[in-house]
Amino acid sequence: MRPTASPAARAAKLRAVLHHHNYRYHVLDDPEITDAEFDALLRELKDLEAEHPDLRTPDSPTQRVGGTAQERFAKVGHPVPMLSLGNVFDEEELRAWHERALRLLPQGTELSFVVEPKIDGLSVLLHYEGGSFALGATRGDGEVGEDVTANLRTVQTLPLAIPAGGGRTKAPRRLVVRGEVYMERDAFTRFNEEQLARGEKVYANPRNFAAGSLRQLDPAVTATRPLRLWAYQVVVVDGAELDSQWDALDLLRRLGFPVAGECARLATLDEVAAFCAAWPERRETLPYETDGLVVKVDQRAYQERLGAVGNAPRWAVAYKYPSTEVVTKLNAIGVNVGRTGVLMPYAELEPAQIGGVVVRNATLHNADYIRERDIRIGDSVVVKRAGEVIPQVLRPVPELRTGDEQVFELPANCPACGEKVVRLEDEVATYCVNSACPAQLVRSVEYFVSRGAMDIDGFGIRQAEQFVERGLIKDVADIFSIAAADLDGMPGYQQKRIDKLVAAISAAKDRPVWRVLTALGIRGVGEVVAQSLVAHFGSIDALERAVPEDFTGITGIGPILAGSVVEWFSHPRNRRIVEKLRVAAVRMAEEQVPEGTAGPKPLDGLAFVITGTLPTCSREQAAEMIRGAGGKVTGAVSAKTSYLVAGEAGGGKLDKARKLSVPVIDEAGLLELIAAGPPRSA
DNA sequence: GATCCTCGAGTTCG
DNA sequence: CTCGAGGATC
Repeated sequence: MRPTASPAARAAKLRAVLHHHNYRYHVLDDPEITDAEFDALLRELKDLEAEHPDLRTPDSPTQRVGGTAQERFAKVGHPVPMLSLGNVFDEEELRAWHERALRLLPQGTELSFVVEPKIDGLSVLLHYEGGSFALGATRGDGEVGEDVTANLRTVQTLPLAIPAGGGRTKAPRRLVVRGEVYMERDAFTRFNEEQLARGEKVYANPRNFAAGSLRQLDPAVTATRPLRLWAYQVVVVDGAELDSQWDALDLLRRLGFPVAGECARLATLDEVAAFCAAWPERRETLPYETDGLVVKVDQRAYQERLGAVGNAPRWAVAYKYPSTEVVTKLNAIGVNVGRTGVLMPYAELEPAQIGGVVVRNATLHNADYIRERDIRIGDSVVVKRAGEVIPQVLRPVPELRTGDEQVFELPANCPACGEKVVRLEDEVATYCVNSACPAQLVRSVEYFVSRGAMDIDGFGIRQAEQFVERGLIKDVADIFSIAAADLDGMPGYQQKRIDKLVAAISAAKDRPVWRVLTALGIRGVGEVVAQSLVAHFGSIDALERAVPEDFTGITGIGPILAGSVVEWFSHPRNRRIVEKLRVAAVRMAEEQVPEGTAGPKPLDGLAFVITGTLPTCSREQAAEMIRGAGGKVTGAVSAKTSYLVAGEAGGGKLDKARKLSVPVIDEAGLLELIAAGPPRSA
């Protein structure tokens, strides 16, 4: 994000915002933004202060560890400040951290490392006197925390007396351990479901839940919460010499503390980097949430020499994974016109890295979407690209507003043709109703030639734009009158390419009728509906003559769809298109009448879904084979699906098919089915 | 009239 | 992939 304000103003703004969210998070346990968003803002401030050291103030959020201690619990001073960690986000930054550390140590020093999962929970400090649990405190602001001893006693995995669990190591006279209180994902989900059933407050995530549970004033309530503990650091110990972090973890284990099994001791930074690279897969398999890894210098002697800078130790660093949510600037809102004439606002974003790709645009769907979220032009916005691919603008960060933001309004006129737009009552969308709108024409042409419709090779949005602009295409039927001579001399079109395109267009005249019907772009008529219409009417001519009553009894076609079809054919402009297609010798009728003499087909009445990559043919070819044999091909697995045809790397559809016990077959199984027909089931 | 299911339409980047 | 509208079903 490139702030446009002066660095000083920006830093002040960031400080104020961060203070606010710090309080929400630490004191109220009710954050308004995610950790990733918070981290991003904090990072921006850190970078800014690094660039302009004079902007660093003593009260900057970068200069302290965390929130304020709450009044209602007794305050506890920590024996040593509970520090927080610096972050790195990729291997390069990890190596930079390593090199900085090496520069502070004698030439030739070789560091080894301990890597631990960074658990998303609540940091606590546990004091043991003479082998028994004496005091437990939250981190608070790093210097002073809250006494939550009574609540911590209810945590089942926390040893109240050490050694616990049959450990034979003698307990030190005094021991102070740092650990993380957390909650397993499953327990969290289960608890929230119960809360919902009781009509009580649900928690946003396991971390909030752990925090909220630990700060119950009544320990009896905490006792009902399935909290757990990982111990990961020895802060103070009497009578034991610990040479390394690994030894410390070993001591904790021997004393009966739970220590995460994923902790590893690694001899080189290369191994650390490899461990970090492999972690994203592994973290999925863990029963608890992690937001990264903690990389620590193993040798205690080097830890001491490295010391701390500000509030972060130099001997440890958090390796965090690139967030799937980032805050970036919404520079402008553009408006597209869709095939159906819908005006679609989209966000022009300050380019931002999200999950490995640079995102520049994101759809904003419609005016309601923008209004409900109060998204304004110039806002800092939260953009997500979760597990999916499509970026989404989630919400603005109103605290970062400068006052120059503009409320967005859809234009009253179509951005493409300038005609007045219409917003129908109780409809979300706003339409450009000009049937001659060039933007709609381009989109209609694009849809006509697309894979799901006429499937014309070498014809895409670029061609649609060019041909409409040159006046070659005034309606979709004109596609078939494009001749080689029209393309001659167009930049980028050599003879070979022209021949190919003209041949592809000509070949499309022989497409099955349902594709022609789909290509017309009648509202509500896609592949499946078009096929069922063709099966019933046999030809586009018959459909053109149909009245609403003719549609009754066709499964899947109700009054609305029937109305939509009849309405489409009632426009003279559309009838002209159909006539032009007929003149161009585009197929307008099924080869044989469907209820003809042809014998029953092997796949009659069966519904198929295709997923993944098939070994010898494309998905489209497989779909064609199925249709040829009388079967239906749909997009989503449901209870009505007869077979799922799965190739290499099938994803969610496979899971769903298993759940619904839909039989799964491969390409060979499909061929067999077509040859032999379905097995007669009892 | 309510509920469940299915299909269509639109979605970004490399 | 997700959302919402339309259709089927009870």
